[in-house]
Amino acid sequence: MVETFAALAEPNRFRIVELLRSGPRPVNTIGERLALRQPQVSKHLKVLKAAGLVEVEPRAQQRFYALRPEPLRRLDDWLDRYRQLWDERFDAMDEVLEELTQKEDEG
Amino acid sequence: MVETFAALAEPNRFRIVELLRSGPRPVNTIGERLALRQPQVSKHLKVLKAAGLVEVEPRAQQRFYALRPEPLRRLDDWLDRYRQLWDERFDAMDEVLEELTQKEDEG
DNA sequence: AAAGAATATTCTAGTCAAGGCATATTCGAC
DNA sequence: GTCGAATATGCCTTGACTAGAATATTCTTT
Repeated sequence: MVETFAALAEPNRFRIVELLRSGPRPVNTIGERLALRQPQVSKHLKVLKAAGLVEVEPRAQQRFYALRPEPLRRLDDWLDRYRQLWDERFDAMDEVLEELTQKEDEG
Repeated sequence: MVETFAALAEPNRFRIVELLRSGPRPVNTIGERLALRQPQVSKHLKVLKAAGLVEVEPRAQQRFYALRPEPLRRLDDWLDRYRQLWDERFDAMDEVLEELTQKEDEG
């Protein structure tokens, strides 16, 4: 989870992921499209691959990189545990606050 | 978006967010619970606050930090644009890739 | 085998962020 | 106003990350 966040926290890596949303691409077109030098693209892709966000498919001398859904799905699952924070009553928090101030206990 | 990822990419910050899911807490209890020194907790909370992930409510000398839903909701919206990758059978992508590589191998 | 295209790796330098520690600040109790 | 509790800030050191440039590797073609 944290590794996914770390991978997406880098601006250029984020742009690469966004670009790949439209489909797999070889390294050079990514670099052209995002105005990044080839070595940087390869490095970023390496990180994205280590995080499972991307997979490679060799084709001739080119390597097509494609998005992998798994980490994003896991992110979605993680968010699920937080959805109550805005989906439903948010005011229950105030009660908890009251409670905490009285009993300084920690569980 | 990237700022949200950056905030959550730090392990201890992630743990703080997870802890705050159960409700607002003062700084010291966070430190105790996560075995972090007080200055680090304050620094991490500062980053989380700058990212909008957290808000403060002073109470006596204590400061209760609570989760803010907005960034998580925006994350959810962002994920929405990727859900087709796994919601529908977008695995067609894999097929296409397979096909392309096979065609190349055999041709 | 040689050449060329596409990509990966290495090395270096500069930057940024995190932890540790000391200290400053804020606020309530007396 | 002073003291003490809770929290924030500053400084320093260290480790990690990134870009740049050069070079190595891989695969294809001839």
